[in-house]
Amino acid sequence: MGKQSMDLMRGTLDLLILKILSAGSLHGYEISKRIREQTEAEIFVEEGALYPALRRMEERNWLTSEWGISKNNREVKFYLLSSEGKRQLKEQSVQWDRYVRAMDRVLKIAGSPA
Amino acid sequence: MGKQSMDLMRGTLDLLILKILSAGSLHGYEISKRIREQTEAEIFVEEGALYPALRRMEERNWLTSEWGISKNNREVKFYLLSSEGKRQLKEQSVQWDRYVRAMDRVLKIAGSPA
DNA sequence: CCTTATACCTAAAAACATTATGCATAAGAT
DNA sequence: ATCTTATGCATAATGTTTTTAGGTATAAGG
Repeated sequence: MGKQSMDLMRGTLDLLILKILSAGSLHGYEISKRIREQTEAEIFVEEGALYPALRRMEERNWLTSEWGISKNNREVKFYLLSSEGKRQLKEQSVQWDRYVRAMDRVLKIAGSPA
Repeated sequence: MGKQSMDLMRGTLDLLILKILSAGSLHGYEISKRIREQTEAEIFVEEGALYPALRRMEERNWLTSEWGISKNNREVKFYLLSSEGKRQLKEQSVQWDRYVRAMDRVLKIAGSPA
């Protein structure tokens, strides 16, 4: 039994969080659930990765946060995209696309004959 | 002036090396040149990442190596894909595809209205 | 002889992820 | 009443990989 979801690739967590938050503010636990759901459990974010990432991004002023009450009636911290966060989302999306295309160029070239 | 090539995404260097070597044995310096060329300089592998990666992969028996003479008449170490390496190439290619598709599912969902 | 490209390597530091914990409460089940 | 599960935040220790920065050496062309 291998694990069903892969290790996070460097840099992709920030992009995922930025994108998820572009639809509206959410709290951490909900962000991680959305990532799991929207990727059909392909990508699962450990809490030990999620919360430090949110702090990092807030420090960099990509996000702002405020405490509030969740739908489940719990005290939670909501994160909101800042304008710098929106800029980052755009930039990192472009970079991700470029990276994928670059990988494709290598992977699509014929390798060793069977 | 930003740098023109991106940071490597975790895990993708191994896949790139495996793929490049699937066309035939090459030495380290040549591998890094091919990655640069085939990605049109989008991905540049630092030597400090390249050589440790080759050693790791050899330790894991994905590659074998032997010293030889390059086209430039230099003593170089040639790396060759092992059968386990071929297996890894297949597996990691599939994983990469799945990861890209998972990212796409998130990134393609409409975000915040302009 | 000087410079450039080629070619290998490693150590220190930074960055990020995993694993393992810990704490706390709402809600539903027994 | 109490147990369990899901929710929700957080950090510390560890591990892996990458960047940065340095070192060594030779072939070839000017």
